[in-house]
Amino acid sequence: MLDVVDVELRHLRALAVIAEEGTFGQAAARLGYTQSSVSQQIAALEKAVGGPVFDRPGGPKPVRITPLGEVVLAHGRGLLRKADALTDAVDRFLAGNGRIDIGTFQGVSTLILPAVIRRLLEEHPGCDIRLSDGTARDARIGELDLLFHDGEVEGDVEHVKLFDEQYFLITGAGTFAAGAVRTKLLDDAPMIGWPLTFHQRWLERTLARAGARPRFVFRTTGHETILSMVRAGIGWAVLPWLALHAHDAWSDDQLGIHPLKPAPTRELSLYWPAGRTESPLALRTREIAVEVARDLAAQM
Amino acid sequence: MLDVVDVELRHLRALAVIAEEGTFGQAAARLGYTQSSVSQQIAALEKAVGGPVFDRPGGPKPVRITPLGEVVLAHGRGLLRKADALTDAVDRFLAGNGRIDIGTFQGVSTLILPAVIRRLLEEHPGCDIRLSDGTARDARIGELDLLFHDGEVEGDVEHVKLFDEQYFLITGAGTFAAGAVRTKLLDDAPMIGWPLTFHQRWLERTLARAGARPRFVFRTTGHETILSMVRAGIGWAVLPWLALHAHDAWSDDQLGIHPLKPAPTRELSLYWPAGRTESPLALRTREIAVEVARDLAAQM
DNA sequence: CAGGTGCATCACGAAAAGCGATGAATTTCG
DNA sequence: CGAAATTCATCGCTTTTCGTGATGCACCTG
Repeated sequence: MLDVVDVELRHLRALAVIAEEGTFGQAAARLGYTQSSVSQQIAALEKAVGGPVFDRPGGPKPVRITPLGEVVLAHGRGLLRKADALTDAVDRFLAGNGRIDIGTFQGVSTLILPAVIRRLLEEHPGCDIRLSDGTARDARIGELDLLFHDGEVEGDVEHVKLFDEQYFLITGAGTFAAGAVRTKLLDDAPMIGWPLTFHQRWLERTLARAGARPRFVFRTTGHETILSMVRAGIGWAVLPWLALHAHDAWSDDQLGIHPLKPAPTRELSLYWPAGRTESPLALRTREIAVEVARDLAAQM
Repeated sequence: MLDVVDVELRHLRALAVIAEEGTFGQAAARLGYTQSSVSQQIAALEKAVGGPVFDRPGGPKPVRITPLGEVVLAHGRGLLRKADALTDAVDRFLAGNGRIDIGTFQGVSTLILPAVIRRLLEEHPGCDIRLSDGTARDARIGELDLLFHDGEVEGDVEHVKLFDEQYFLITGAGTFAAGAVRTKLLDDAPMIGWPLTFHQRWLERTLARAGARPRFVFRTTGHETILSMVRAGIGWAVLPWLALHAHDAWSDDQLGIHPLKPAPTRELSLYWPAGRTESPLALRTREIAVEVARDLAAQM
């Protein structure tokens, strides 16, 4: 007899305003309706809840809420608050302050992602950014909004290429003359690298394909640590341009930096699920990522 | 642009059901609408929130909620829960499990009110009974639903007479021969009574009007205590029939119980505000009070 | 007892909801 | 690769609802 959707938000708002104003007419003025419309709204509400919500004394006396009306009003205010919260949340979402799930892949984007997130938080301080570093073997887009990756991505996705990441040989200063170094020379060379992450595996596979199977004398995480080891003469390293850029390695006269021939190069792309409606925040994040990548690529 | 009442509960319910069922058609079947109607409801919702809430892949694939849809759905479920709570509350209220404010007046109804409340709680274990013992000088109905009182009540009220409360003289056994005692004989007699509550004041005024100004040698609260004092021979007492009934004083051979001539009699009535819609619980409580009073009066 | 106030009701036009049928897009299957 | 199937969107159409303005009715006030 009493259905949930028979009582409408419009009715509850009328109820609340009348309770404040005291008369149907004043409430109608505040709501932008006519008195007769408000009267009918309350009639509809009373039909929906099964009893009168106001006593109408008649004459210039204000109406008075009934016990039933108080029950409805108490809950109705809660409903109206929640409805306001909904519109607020939608407004914030449409303004770009929503939630976004960004995936990366075992350090694929350790250097570009922080820059993207910094800019994102500057623009949208209220947004809810969730990063997940996929440790799974296969790259899946799943529930992600965006995925930084360099390999192929399963599923129905679209992507944009961010830049080509070129790797350089880092040695102690003076080990080689300035200029490119043949990759083959790295074969059996003492080298410092990362533990066998997805990233590192790819690098070693690529080197091997060019005929270089270095001896990894030390594995550690952190580009800065690796650079220190090179400075200490423990071995050489092969690092991407972004790592050198981030640590200002070019101006370090203890280090020698050489392009490799052939140069290990990796294409970093940004993937997102195809055919899904994207959130404004996801769209904006993509723009930012492309901009950041363009800026970085311009300096290479 | 985005108004609170543009999003309707009906739309949110459709959203929630579609999110569960996966297709518009199944949701429509569950909701008792046609597919086309559900489609239009979602279209209206999308117009209200300013963006699509579902991706329609086309073909036999289920629809998929968008990020915006998730925002709306998360809040929408809350709204629907609150709407359910509202209808629950209304149902309970109409079934008689609401709140009721009952007023009494300085012990006027210490004997009938507990019986009424016991029966009320038996019928409606979930109801919220609030008693207020008015210590104010004047009896006002105020925000009360019901008021037990014997005097006049200010304001626009209706009332029903519950019973005539007759007072009896209680003495030690054998003090008087069985039968009525002339009230005048109480003049200057040693007597035990209540402190000067509204109740007691009325009693002493009534006795005085009949020519009896007893010496109150002890004042204490509690009818049982007063009866004990009478048994101990400290003095006499004048108590209403209900007090004697409650403490089974008629079968106490240490006591002598005598009607008074003229008999102090008081009319106890139940008042409620006129012209206000009453809650089902208030109506029922009135019925119960009348029944309880009738049962008691039958035994007098 | 007239005047004023305030809600209810009526009639009407506009808007919206719901329905059935049809169309368009996509997947699936042969 | 084309036919069948599935699913949502759209189009008239009818019914219902909403909002308005005018009017009526009840009640209070002077």
